[in-house]
Amino acid sequence: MGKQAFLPRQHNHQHCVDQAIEQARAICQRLGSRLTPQRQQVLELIWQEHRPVGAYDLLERMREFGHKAAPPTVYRALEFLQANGLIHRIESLNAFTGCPHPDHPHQGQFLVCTQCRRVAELEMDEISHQLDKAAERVGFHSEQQTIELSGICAECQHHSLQADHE
Amino acid sequence: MGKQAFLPRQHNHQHCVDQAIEQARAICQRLGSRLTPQRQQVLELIWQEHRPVGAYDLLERMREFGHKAAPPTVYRALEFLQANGLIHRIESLNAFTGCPHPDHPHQGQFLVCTQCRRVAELEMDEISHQLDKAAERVGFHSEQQTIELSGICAECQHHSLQADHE
DNA sequence: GATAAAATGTTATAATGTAACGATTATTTC
DNA sequence: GAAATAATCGTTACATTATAACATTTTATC
Repeated sequence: MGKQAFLPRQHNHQHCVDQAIEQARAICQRLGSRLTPQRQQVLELIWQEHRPVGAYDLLERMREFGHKAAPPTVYRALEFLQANGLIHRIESLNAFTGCPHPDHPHQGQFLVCTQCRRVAELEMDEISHQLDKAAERVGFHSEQQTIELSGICAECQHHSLQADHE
Repeated sequence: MGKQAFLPRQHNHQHCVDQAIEQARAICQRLGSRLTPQRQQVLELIWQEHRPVGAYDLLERMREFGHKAAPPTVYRALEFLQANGLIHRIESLNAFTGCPHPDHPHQGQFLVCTQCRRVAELEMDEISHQLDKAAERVGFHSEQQTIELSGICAECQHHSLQADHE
């Protein structure tokens, strides 16, 4: 979880997952909210991928792990994780992705590669503020921003073979 | 369709609809695409409201007008209207809204009032370019932006009674 | 340990969106 | 204008995403 927007395709991914869980634990402790085993599992499943995952994909994977879960189970966990700033919802995909810097409340901008389907999160407070200010100028008080750019990531531009989904 | 972001709640709304249809006709002529009666009806139904309308709402209204339409009918019309720049999809609402300046290709920013559910479209090319440039700096080539701010519009801030949905 | 609050299980259903294929209508070409 | 082609539309069925409602279990609090 370094400075790069998209991580290299090959990296120690278990490290990402572990670190995300570790951070989540700390954050929930601080917020006084409970990272139950189920919620943690959903977070782990989301972090297994550096790309957004749909609720029903998660559901299926939970079932593979023996949990005979129903949709509300997943949606409740997702709601909790979002409320605690641990994941983001990508509106243009109806899917969820792990937040790489959940330690502080923030408002990200998401780059969604249409080829490999990975997502990177930027945090450009300057742009975020500009948008809010522009809204205020027309009397609109902004409470939440949804900023998603879809396009082609650097690796896919270079490879430009067919999508290498793994 | 003036300079204001949100129009006053009371205004000659039929004028908006008529103007939108008139513009649509001109644009389709120029683009060589066919604004069939069905497509026009969907556009009109969308413009009846200054707030986003869901596909199934449109479907229901078409049925009220005697068209025994099925979902694909509406979705096809929506797809056409979007492709021709006449409407926008609001991702955070799964709904559609008329584009107030469809004469040129552009990339809008949407202000969505959570109280009255109206939407205003801004067109701040500067911010749009900044976002694209920031993405390019991390090697991402942006092709489409989704920018939606949800919050409270000026009128709702002032009235601040309960939501006045009509 | 009793009580209240939070989290989870369970069933059913709502809301949104698309695939596939045939029928019709418009456009082009001869 | 008739035949061929392309675009649009009708229709059925189904896929995907999300939530309501209520029962049960677990956890925290007193």
